[in-house]
Amino acid sequence: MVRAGVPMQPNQYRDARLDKLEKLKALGLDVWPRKAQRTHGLAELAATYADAEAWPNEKLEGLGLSVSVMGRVLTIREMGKSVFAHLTENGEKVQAFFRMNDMSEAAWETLKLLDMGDFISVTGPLMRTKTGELSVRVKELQFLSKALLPLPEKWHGLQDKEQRYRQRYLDLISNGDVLKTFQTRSRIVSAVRRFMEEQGYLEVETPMMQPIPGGATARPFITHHNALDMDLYLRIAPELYLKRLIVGGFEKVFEINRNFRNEGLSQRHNPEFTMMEFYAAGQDLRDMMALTEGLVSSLAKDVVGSETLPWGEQEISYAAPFRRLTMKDAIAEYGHLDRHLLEDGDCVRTFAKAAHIEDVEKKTVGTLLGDLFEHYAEKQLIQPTFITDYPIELSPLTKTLEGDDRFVDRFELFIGGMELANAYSELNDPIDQMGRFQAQMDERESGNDEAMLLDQDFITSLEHGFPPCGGEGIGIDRLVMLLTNSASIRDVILFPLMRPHSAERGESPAKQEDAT
RNA sequence: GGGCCCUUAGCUCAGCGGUAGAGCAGCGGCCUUUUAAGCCGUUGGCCGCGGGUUCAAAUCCCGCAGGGCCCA
Repeated sequence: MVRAGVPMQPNQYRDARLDKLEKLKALGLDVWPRKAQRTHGLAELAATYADAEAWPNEKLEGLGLSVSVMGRVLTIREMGKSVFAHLTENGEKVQAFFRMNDMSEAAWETLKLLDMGDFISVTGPLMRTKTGELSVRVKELQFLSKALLPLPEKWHGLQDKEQRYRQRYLDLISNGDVLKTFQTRSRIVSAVRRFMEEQGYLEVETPMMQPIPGGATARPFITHHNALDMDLYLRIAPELYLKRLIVGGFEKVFEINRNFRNEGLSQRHNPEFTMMEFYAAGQDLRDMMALTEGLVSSLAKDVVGSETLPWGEQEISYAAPFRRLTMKDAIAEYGHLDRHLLEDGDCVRTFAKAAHIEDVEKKTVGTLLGDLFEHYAEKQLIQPTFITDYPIELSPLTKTLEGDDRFVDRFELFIGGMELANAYSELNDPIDQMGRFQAQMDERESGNDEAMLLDQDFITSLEHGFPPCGGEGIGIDRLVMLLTNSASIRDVILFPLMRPHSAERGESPAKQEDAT
């Protein structure tokens, strides 16, 4: 737990460190220097001389090389007239070896004012200790930043989840895997961009503040623009804007950015989350499938290092091709239901009641199929599986299947029991699209406040001509969860949404008097 | 939204009606190749917050706050 104001309250740790800070100042040292003395990055140094056989102690000492590296002090082992400390930077560790005989008397005195958590720079020759650990034999010590507060416990790290999320920096410092996970996230996002660019896609940016929130079914966040005196919505999806770009002549576009959905939090949901959406003129669902398999399997192999990765107690194979299953086949298989009976609306209703789905009488057969799928199949789809042939009611922006206009040419990709991606052969008939919006408006009338809103300007853009087009969204946070074996979305979002403590919670900004 | 669980020292955790504890960290000693260094000594607490029950509450009951897990 984090109590309001703790860091400012005097405590024995802070007081002791303030005292040391004063002593350093009294010695005439610049305690907050403007620049660190460094000749090498710590990681670079560790990597270059990691090999103990290629770089035995004699060879290292023989180099006649004096290095300066900076890092945060993680541990200190005092042994009278010699001291060992581990410095860390960017997840790498290098040991500093301080020996009274190696240092000036003044430098040795300042060493007594060193605490765990401080940033320092050490200068001296490289060496290897008796046990073979690469170390800097310190001749000079420069203080770069004095930590006034103590680090979490060095062995167990920071365990309290609440504090880990609220003070992520402490989590990153003291739990090594956490830093690694977020470094992997960066590499994944960067590899995704590279992959898309190699496929000829251009990255674009479209509005995050929209007058009509479209492209998905979800409750939006509302905000207000003062000068224009109009309400705006944080986007729930960029879809309708990216499609306008296809109308405008872009062949292939993608966007990686945040979407906002005003819904509950869970292990798989954060109100703001990162999505990649992309559209390719002239393509259809099959092309989207091929691209998705290529992307996901190459990320597993090239970024993480294997096409088979652990997922909790299980293993997931990311080798292409992924399994393909229609929604009805998935319901039949995982619900152990007779596949033929799913063609019969009354039977579907009976199954839905048996599965304790709510408001069965009010819902259409297509909606119930979606519910049954969620109920029976979704969580069990651990290995990558494309689910196809979605009911039209659930898919207002998708072309129907050839020869069956109750279903649409859409897939969702499930991995680890989670929806990872959602793709369509995009509906490009403006008349049909208008009808679908009408149906959504009717839904909304009858109380479904997640039904889509009519975006007339989007319809107008379609009327100017929208080519056949494949489109898809991939949830980046969930992708990172899968590739880093993280059970919660909060473990792959640096600063997940948290409710403030009541003591810290002021008046809601939205309710405050307008300061302008 | 419903259910279950958690909140004790800076951190990791015991204690579950009868004097608030341990390890790490801190402080003071010893120790010139340590690896969670070791050894000796020692400081540190609104036991999340507010009510109640009781001779007595960290412990039992109720409410509130924050968090976690499961279900919808």
